[in-house]
Amino acid sequence: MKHSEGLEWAIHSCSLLAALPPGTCLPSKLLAEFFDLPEAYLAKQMQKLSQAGIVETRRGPRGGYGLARPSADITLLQMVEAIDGDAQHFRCTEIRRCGPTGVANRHYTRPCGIARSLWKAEAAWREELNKVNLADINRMGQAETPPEQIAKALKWFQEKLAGA
Amino acid sequence: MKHSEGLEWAIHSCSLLAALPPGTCLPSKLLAEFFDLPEAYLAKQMQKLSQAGIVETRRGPRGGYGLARPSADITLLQMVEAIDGDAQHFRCTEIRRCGPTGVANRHYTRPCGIARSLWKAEAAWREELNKVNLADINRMGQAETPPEQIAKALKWFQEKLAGA
DNA sequence: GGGCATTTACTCGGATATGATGTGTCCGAGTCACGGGGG
DNA sequence: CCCCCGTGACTCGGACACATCATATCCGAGTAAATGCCC
Repeated sequence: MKHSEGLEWAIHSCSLLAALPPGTCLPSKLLAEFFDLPEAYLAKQMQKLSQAGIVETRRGPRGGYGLARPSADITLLQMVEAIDGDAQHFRCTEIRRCGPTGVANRHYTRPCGIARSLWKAEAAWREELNKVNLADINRMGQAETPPEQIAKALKWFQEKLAGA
Repeated sequence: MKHSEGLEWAIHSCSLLAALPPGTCLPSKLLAEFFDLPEAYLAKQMQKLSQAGIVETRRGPRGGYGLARPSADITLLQMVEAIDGDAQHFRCTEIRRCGPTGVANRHYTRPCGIARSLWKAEAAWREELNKVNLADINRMGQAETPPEQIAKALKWFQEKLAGA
């Protein structure tokens, strides 16, 4: 019961794309270098985001990944589900119906209380994630990032994108 | 990002113990037969519950597992954490500090907004699980279980416990 | 008949295999930019 | 000088190994009951 390692990378990458001018494309090579991450595996995460329709891809020179929608239209839940899957965390196998005391299926009308309780908690979790969008995350990031780093990052991207 | 298979078994087992007279001890063999589950692996789940202090064990003949506390004092969250662990689902590795644009650690005061948002959702999930206790689950179970099964189960346990 | 030591059967607990899933990597398909040649 | 075509380099995407953790199982340690023996 834990999130995959790449989730953090994917969200930070999206946040970075949201912070740059709209329409900016960043290749996985630059993203990986910026965060000091393994390029190939980060690309796999971006691929998942692409399949989920969160980012768009451009191949060839000057290509890369860019947000497919305005950052306000991308929720945290969508990113989490893109990386970790959108399946229910709890899978009820209805063991109450099994064993020597089980009775015919038609006698069970609704999911058992255990499943309902766990699913309710999951719903609360999803709801909380759905309240936050990428624009919010970007705002928080801008506010809490040290000014020194913002200046450094801006300069770094200018050099990298111009020099290419 | 999913719960382990044994979580369902563990909770159902606890619910069953809560439904029987207080102080009842059930060995893993009976539990496994009742739910039609592999005995050895179910025992492993019960072991986790025991280590978490949710159930008590008695070895030897007439031994087994029994609730360590009144069912109203055992929350769903405690059972889930006993089986799946109580670690945070999201582990922030602070990649924002890495890479060529990172600055000295002292400039970062609080966790980044991404981690805070994910942790907040986790907190909502835990809170929801903490609202439900084993007595609630037992009540729901009593209400939704077909009367035929309740009668069958009662008879089954009487025979098994008496015949032993 | 009562009490005690011994045996016996039963139970949990941790150490031990196996399989699935997440982690990490690589190379080919596709695409755009650039450069050279022709009009 | 402008346009077009061929070339080349760059990028993503899925196929391919590896590691880790969940799944599944087994046998030994420990315990309480039952038994048989002695008083």
